[in-house]
Amino acid sequence: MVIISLDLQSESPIYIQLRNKIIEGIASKQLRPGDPLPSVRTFAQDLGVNMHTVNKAYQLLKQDGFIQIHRQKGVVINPDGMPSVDGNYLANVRENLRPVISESVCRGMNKEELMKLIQEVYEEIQKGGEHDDLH
Amino acid sequence: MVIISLDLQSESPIYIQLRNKIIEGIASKQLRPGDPLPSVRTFAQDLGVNMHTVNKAYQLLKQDGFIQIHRQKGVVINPDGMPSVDGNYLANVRENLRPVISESVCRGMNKEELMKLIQEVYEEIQKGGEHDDLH
Amino acid sequence: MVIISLDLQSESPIYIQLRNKIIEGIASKQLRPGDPLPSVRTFAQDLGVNMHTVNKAYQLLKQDGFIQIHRQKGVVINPDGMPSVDGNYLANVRENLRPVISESVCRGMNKEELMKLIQEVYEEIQKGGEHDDLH
Amino acid sequence: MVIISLDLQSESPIYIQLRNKIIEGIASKQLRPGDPLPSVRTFAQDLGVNMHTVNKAYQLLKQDGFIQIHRQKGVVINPDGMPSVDGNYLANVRENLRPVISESVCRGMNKEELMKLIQEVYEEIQKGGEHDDLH
DNA sequence: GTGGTCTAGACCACA
DNA sequence: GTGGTCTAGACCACA
Repeated sequence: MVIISLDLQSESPIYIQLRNKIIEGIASKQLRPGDPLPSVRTFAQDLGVNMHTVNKAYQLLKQDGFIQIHRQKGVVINPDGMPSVDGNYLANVRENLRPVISESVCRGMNKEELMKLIQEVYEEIQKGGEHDDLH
Repeated sequence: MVIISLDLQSESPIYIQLRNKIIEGIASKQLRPGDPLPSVRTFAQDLGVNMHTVNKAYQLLKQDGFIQIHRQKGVVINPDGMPSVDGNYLANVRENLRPVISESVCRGMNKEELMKLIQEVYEEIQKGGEHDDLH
Repeated sequence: MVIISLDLQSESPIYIQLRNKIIEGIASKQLRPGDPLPSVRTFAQDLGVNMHTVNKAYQLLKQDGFIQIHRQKGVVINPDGMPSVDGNYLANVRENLRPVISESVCRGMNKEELMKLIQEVYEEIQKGGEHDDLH
Repeated sequence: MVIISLDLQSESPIYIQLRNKIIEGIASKQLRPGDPLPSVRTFAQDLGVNMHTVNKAYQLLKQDGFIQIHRQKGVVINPDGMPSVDGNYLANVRENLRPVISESVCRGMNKEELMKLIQEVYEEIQKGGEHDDLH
């Protein structure tokens, strides 16, 4: 059983939202290496979205090494472990954080407040793991 | 004189990039309240993009209170100060940070490494201010 | 089927007129929450204006919460209900009414005549709802 | 001495704002028939706007019969009384009120609340007259 | 000269 | 097919 809420009006594409939700599930340990994910068809039906959309999210996750897609066994969280933080990824994150942090600075947050915010979100993500498992 | 580099190949729209660059300029104090920005047409020509693209970025910045657009005096960094961190903004930032932090956690970063990264980006932004002013 | 007449010669921009017409349609219950609106391109063709002009009206309506724009389902009158009368809106309306009422006072209308006029327009708007639905 | 505040960032043109402020002054009896107004040049300097802007406002007011412009005596509030409410004006006001009232209805105001709002603005305008005269 | 508006037309991501 | 983005180019109100 999956508890994923998508925002169909969001400016961010549904397949990206879906990808992110699954990654959040892994981060919060609601999804663990080896855990199965629904088939494209089933998941699409559950979420009320197009099959292509789920497929696109899965492809992204596979590309980055978060999941494995087997013809027979279906889709599972990568049992061999998660991808690592390489230079490429770090550069990307920096590029993404830069405008967010800049705007916060403009709006008057100092370094301490910023750190506190990050920490809160960090713990919020971990707390997600106290719920029932996603699958 | 403006030193802003846009990535025309990027997946993120030019007008968003431009908006962000200007906000980074403010965060790094290269742009200060009251400072003038180029007219949409001049800026467009300088950047090699269309007038409407610049205008779209300006409209976003105006909406959020970062700049003022005077029919006469042209465009200036809001001399009355920057917008504040309200609940709405905070909720937004949290929503934006969540997937980034989640992925970092998945990839094995612990809280300390994450904090260090944030701090580095934070200081990188401030260092931008050591260059000559943007205008 | 949509019956909206725009005045291309008017001093008020087409996209503002269009925005207002749609709001009048909602006020008169010709358009109800959940009702679909034409796609930007279809509507533009029907109205004989450019796609961007319709889009600008839609963006305004979306910003204020009157409509939702789904990447998939297209455009609909906000099914979650309309925006409310908040302090911000009230202040705006007052600011808009002030010159209109002032001029009427100058021209010799007393409070009763003014009230009667408002009431007439109010009922005129509601009468619009007796026509067939807009869609 | 004139106490008129213009919003240079407003979307409404300065000359329209100025026109409206003067009409509000008349409605609140801070300005009475026969009262002098500053010369274009003086007024422009006092307000910090272009002469053309003041002139344009004056031309509008003269056109509608709110003021008289004499080459020698200067500018005065029309001593022969104000323009009246003719059919043309009424039609115009209705057209202006329609979108405002429609939006209020959409946002959930009923007729009574609307009437109360109008009445408040009406009285606010009259209260303006308790201040010192504008000239 | 400046921003505001509008058009015609194009390509693309998304679903 | 839908909205999102971008361009080139035009006219106008405003100051």
